[in-house]
Amino acid sequence: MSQSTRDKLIISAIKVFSEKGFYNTKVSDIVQEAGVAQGTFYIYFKSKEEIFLRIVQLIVSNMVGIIDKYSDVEDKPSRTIKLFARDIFKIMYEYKEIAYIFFFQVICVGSQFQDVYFDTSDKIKQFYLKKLESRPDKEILSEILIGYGKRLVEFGMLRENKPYLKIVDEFEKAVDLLIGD
Amino acid sequence: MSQSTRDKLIISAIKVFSEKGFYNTKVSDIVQEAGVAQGTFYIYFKSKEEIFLRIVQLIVSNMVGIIDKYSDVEDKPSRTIKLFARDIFKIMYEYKEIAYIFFFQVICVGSQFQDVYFDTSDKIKQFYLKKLESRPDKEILSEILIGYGKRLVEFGMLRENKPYLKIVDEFEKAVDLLIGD
Amino acid sequence: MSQSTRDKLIISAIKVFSEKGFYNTKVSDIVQEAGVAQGTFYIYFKSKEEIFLRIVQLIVSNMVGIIDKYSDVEDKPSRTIKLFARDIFKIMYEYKEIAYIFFFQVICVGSQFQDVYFDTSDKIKQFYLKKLESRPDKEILSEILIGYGKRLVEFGMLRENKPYLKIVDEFEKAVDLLIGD
Amino acid sequence: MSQSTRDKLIISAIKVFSEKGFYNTKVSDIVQEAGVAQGTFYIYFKSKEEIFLRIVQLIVSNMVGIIDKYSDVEDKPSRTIKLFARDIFKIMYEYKEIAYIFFFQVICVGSQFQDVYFDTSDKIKQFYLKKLESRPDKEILSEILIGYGKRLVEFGMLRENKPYLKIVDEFEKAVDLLIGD
DNA sequence: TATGAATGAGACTTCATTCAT
DNA sequence: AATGAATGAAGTCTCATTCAT
Repeated sequence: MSQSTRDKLIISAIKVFSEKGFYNTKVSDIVQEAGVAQGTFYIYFKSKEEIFLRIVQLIVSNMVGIIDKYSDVEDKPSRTIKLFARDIFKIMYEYKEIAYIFFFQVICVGSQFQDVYFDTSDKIKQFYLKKLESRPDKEILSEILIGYGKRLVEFGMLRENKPYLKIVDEFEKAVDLLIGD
Repeated sequence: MSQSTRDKLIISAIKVFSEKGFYNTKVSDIVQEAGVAQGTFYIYFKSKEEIFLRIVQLIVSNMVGIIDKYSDVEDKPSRTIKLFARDIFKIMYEYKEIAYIFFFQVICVGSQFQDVYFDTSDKIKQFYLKKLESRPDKEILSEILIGYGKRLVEFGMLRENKPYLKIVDEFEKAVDLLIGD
Repeated sequence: MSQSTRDKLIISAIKVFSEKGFYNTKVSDIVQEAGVAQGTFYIYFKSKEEIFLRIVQLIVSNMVGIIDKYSDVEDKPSRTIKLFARDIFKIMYEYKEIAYIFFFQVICVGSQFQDVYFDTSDKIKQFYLKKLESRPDKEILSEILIGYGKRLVEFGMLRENKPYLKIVDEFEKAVDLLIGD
Repeated sequence: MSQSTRDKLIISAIKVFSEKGFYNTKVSDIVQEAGVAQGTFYIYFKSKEEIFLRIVQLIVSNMVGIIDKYSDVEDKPSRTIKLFARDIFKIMYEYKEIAYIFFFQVICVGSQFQDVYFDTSDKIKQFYLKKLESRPDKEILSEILIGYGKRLVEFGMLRENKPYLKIVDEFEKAVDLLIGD
């Protein structure tokens, strides 16, 4: 079955947004990439903001799915956190372009998007806190893990193009260093 | 002596950029805030990009100054790093609006600005590496410190408005946790 | 079938350019005359320069067409030159506004346009030289014919609004005076 | 005695106008070339148009002077016309930049300037008519001489940079060819 | 659904001119 | 007379969005 027009637009938008950023992307770039007419865009999306939001929601819902998946796992915190991180990084690699958009574009495109960004980081923090709930230093550990995880994605993965396994390995080393259970 | 027109423009631009972001700021917003005519802007700056660059350079040169200040200090790494971080955080608080621009706008405004951003983070990393040079785990420690420091600024300071001392305290706790010398 | 928007713009631009000159014509004058929106102009032309160039090319290609038409005619030089000039003057009258633009605007709008102007006058000169090739004084005769032809258009036709037949008659008198074969 | 500021401005304006044309010349170009401040310009000239007019008048008054000089000379027409043309061409060479402005700029800068241009060409025509007054073909001869003279300046002198003597020689050949007395 | 020409508000930028010093 | 910073009107061009087909 062939791709729906809507999907073509989403895929094209991801490509162009990740290449040029939100503000330097024209609707005409997106439709050109998708091979449809200018007006067709507005059958599926109300505005440029809307398609951007849909794209952001794609990766956010994936991340939330992973959080949910590991939320109720009963295991050693370090092990769960490692598995969780593996999944998160995997998604990031799979949708690298969307990850780029999420990390490098979302915060500048209006405050409604900043909220999505910080809400998501908050969910991850709650996840870490829960996993580390027995530890007195859970607060700082969570913060460090988030900061480091974000650094690995933004810098290691998106900037320096390090391979997946390297990123995972580095994160796990940090978990061992910090949590050692 | 009264403020020069150029300074008025810089100060106004900082205010408006930090409130609305680069792309939602019009040159007309800046000149209105500064109380000068539209054309006056172009006497001092070639374009909106240029004034943005000048502003970014302001905070970058401050950060580089701090890096240089502590580069050749001979002391326990943890102590130097703490002092260094205090200064960095102080600057961030002092120029909170510019910090906002640096952390939340720079990466979205064209790749030349991304380069400035990553170059700066690189200089900080080199600083940490040098201070921790005797430790086998210096690489990961540096990365964690950078990630966490950035998290403290972006989230604690800029998003949640935590006070200076709290930020400093949290960072120092992390230093103790990670470096304990 | 109704006139295309592009044609409407070209026709309006010819009118406005010939009335106000290139530099005193605003794109907004052209679109107003054409009855379309400002943005529509830029769908068809990259800039004011471009539409000007297209207009200039219109008359230049007509002139070149006439040159080609008589280039290989084998007849008495004076007769061929007279027929050639009739055609040229006819075109000028038919597109008097474009002729105005060609003679009174082209040389002031940047050197690329000056080149078009002089290239065309050069083609005419080559034509005359070829027709007069058997004569020892062909060089000066060609120059005089060009100078006089131009004078007839610029002054007789465009400035003093002399009728077509008068212009033709005067040119033919000059041909008789100079070439008499 | 050093050049007055007004003269410096005129000289600079001639240079810049002849290089860039009227519309592409900024007042700031003129004052920069003259080494004076922007505001100084308006002490001496009401506007950019005014300085342009003054420059045009410089060459026009020179031409009128030459016309007057030979107006009442009683001699063979061909001889007087040749001497007259020599002087005209000499002035053109002496003030080549102004000649450039007169021939290539004046007609596009508003109709008041076109009038100056055509008035001058009219004066020359009246001169020729008077000199040739005894001839039945004086009308056409005058027109041809004007057309050819203009062609020599515009094309030979300004475009192809032919030397003065060549121009003079070519014009005199045409006089001999046409007037032979 | 799909098209793509048309729209027009609104941004950027230029530059002739003014004016306080 | 000279300065040069400041002005602001005016022009060019862009692009998200609409709409008749």
